[in-house]
Amino acid sequence: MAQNKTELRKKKIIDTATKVFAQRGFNESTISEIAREAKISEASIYEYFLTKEGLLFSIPAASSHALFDTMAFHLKLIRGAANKLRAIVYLLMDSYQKNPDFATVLMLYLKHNKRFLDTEGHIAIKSGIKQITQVIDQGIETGEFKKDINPYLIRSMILGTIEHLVTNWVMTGSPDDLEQLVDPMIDTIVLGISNTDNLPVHWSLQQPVKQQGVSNKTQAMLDSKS
Amino acid sequence: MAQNKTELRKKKIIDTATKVFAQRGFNESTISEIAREAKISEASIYEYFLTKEGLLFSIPAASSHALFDTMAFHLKLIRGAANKLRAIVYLLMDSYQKNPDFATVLMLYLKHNKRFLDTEGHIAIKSGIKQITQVIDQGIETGEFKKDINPYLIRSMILGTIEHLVTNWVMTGSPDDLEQLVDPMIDTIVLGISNTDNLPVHWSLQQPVKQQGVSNKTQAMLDSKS
Amino acid sequence: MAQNKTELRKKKIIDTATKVFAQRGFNESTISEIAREAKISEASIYEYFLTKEGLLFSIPAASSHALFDTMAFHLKLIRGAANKLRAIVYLLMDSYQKNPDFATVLMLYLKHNKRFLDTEGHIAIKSGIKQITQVIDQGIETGEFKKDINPYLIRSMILGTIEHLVTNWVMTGSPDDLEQLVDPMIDTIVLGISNTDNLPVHWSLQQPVKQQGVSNKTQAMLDSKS
Amino acid sequence: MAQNKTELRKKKIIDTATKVFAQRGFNESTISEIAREAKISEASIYEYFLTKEGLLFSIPAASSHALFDTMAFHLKLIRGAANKLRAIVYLLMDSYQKNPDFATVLMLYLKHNKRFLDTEGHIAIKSGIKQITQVIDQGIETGEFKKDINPYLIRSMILGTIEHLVTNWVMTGSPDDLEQLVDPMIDTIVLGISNTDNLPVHWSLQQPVKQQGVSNKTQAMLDSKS
DNA sequence: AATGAATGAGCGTTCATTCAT
DNA sequence: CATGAATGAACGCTCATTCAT
Repeated sequence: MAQNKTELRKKKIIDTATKVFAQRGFNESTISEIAREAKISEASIYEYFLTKEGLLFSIPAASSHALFDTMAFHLKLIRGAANKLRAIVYLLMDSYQKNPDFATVLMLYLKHNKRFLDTEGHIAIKSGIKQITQVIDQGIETGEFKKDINPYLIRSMILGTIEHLVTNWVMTGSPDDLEQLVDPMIDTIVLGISNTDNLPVHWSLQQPVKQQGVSNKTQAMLDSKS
Repeated sequence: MAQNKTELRKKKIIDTATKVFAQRGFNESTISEIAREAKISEASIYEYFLTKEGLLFSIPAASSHALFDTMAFHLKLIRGAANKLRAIVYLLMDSYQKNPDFATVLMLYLKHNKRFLDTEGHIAIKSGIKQITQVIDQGIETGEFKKDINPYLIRSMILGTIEHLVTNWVMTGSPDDLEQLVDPMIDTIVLGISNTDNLPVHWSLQQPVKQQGVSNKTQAMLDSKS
Repeated sequence: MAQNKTELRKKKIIDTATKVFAQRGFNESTISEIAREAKISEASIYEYFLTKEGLLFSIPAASSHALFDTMAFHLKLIRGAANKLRAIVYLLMDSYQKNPDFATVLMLYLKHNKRFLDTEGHIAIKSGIKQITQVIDQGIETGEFKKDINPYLIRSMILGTIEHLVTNWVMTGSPDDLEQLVDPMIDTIVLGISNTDNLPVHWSLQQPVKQQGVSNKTQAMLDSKS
Repeated sequence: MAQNKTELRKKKIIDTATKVFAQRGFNESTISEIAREAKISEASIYEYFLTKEGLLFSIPAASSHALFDTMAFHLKLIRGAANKLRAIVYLLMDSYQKNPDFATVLMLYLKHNKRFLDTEGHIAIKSGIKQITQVIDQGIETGEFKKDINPYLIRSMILGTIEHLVTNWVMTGSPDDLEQLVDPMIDTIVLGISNTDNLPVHWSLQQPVKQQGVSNKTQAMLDSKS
């Protein structure tokens, strides 16, 4: 939190770059434009970042760490794999919705870039994503989820749905509200993977219908978030 | 099928561009390189396409039409919304897996490009995607799917999962086989959205577990594809 | 006058090129645009003209010959060097005013082009200009003009003034009427070069003031023009 | 006079461009050639000028201001509209003769370019030209010139003659000496527009014949020029 | 004679990046 | 540290011109 002048300048550059990349597109943005908006010289940007693409790749590092730390913190407080998945998706969606420029950069210019794969920023994201897999694995272990599901597939379904929705949102502006899709999405997947052997039928099949109640619960789980 | 010399040259350019864009990346590719590989002059490329980006946007038009026509044809032969969804996803995955360069261009350079939205190629894709929504709507109408599901969300889950899996595949090479994920994915979603009121419980909950059988059936449905 | 099909096509190209060059500027015009407007293929233009610049240089040939023939014809009918100069300038101005596109091409793209100097079109113009020098020389010989004037300078004054006025006209549209400047211009020059020894003072100094009369006379001289 | 490094580089570019444009022609010149001759990178040229044509249009700005300031200075020292006109023409001719490359660029590539009309460089020239009109107007007011002359026409005659002579000179090299044409030219025009009512006949008609003396006087008037 | 199709050759312009101060 | 100034290295695109039919 306490940041010296250098860190503040670096943050200023990253924030400005996020905004400019999101508005103009990465290739259409110029270092000159970022420098102008950040009121910092072009040369100074190269004091902090080696290349323009390096600057792009630096964008997720800071915020991702914070997000995934928050995520890890919340997951400890929640019981049940399904509920944890719900929290994860909610946190991600909430984060994207509150940082549309960041979401734009992430969805349009970072994912889909092969060179980003080897990056510190991507490693941070991967470690965050790992939490999803862990929750799914836990769900299987505890018998909450079926034994024969493919955790990689389920994780891909969750991430893919999020990415598709958020990408659509940053590109076209619709739907207005991403978060209201969280519960039906999680309900559908959880219903599809839940173990029916040790669950009362009425829960797995009917509970999700009462979406409003679930949504309130979701909200409650996250109210402690800063 | 019968194409005159001009059409053949155009196709040659598009095919070469697809390959080059996929291998090098769109921005890293040069018209000069495409011209060299296609053994056509740079100027000739501009006879057929207005700009480099215009060439990129022209890539999906032809093949997408063919794919979605095939899709529409098959859907007529299949009964049941769930089976139709399975066929759609299988066809898409199969198409991507058989055309990795096209899949790469589509996933990495076309989707996520705002300017592509207004393009003829994108309109073709949208009309194809509409078939997914129609199938979901039909499933709801016939009572096969629950009444309170959000078709837009379900479609987004299907497309998002596909996009995520294919993107991962073109970027990292894994998983080797995309098609083996089709059935578990569809099973999970179908299970999550199926109407339990008018379906024997044993079908909706247990049938999907026998993945191999379903997969064979799926394969059988598509064996007639040219 | 009687022209075969080939000559008609050639004329069509020249006329179209004159229009396009005048409207767009020579460098900004393309052979493609001329071909489109003339409804003739680009390749055909190269059947008639070796290069784009060759086409430009061909523009004055035809019309200049006609103009200077008309000029020579009229000069035979007119007595007095001053009157002949007046007729020459009037004919030129009249020709430019009636063919603004040709005037534009001549003033903006032909004069001032060094390569035009060696051209048949320029030779035609030079032979026409020679008539001005001849008239001035005659005026000196007959004692109508002073002996110590520099014919080259006087010719340059006449041509320079015309060029300046016409250039301004084609570039800015003003003045509306070029011809009304002919008489005052000629009067000024003639007054400046007339021999005062053998002319009654009242003529050289006061006659020109009655511009209207002179103008009528000028008009009368030219009424025979087709 | 005191110029920092940036101004010196800019001047270097303009001077080199003037030379290259004059020698090769504007369209035939390349930025690359100018950069090579000026020993400056191509990119640096674009630091100072937005486009190649912008560089062309920047050429007259500096030198024109200097010339027209000098002109205004001298005009204050000279009595009589005729003498002032003589000084103006002499200064212009002198300037062109001493800067043949600049004269070439001005005559062949700037005048006759419609886009130059809206340029700062053209505005500078227009304000300089206005001095000619003012002198003519003064001559009319003081009774030195006739009341019924058209100042716009007289100005056009002066400018047109200069332009024609200088254009011929830069294109063909002849005549060698432009300045010796100044006096006969001015004499002719002045004689053509002078008011004969209040001038002794011997002055207006015979004085100009002694060209050498006038020329010396003209020279004397201008000897103070820096 | 006429042209649709193809291209060679070139050029202005951009911008990420570096360096001297 | 910070930056103004400078540039190397490309590349998309245009268009006059040619050629096969």
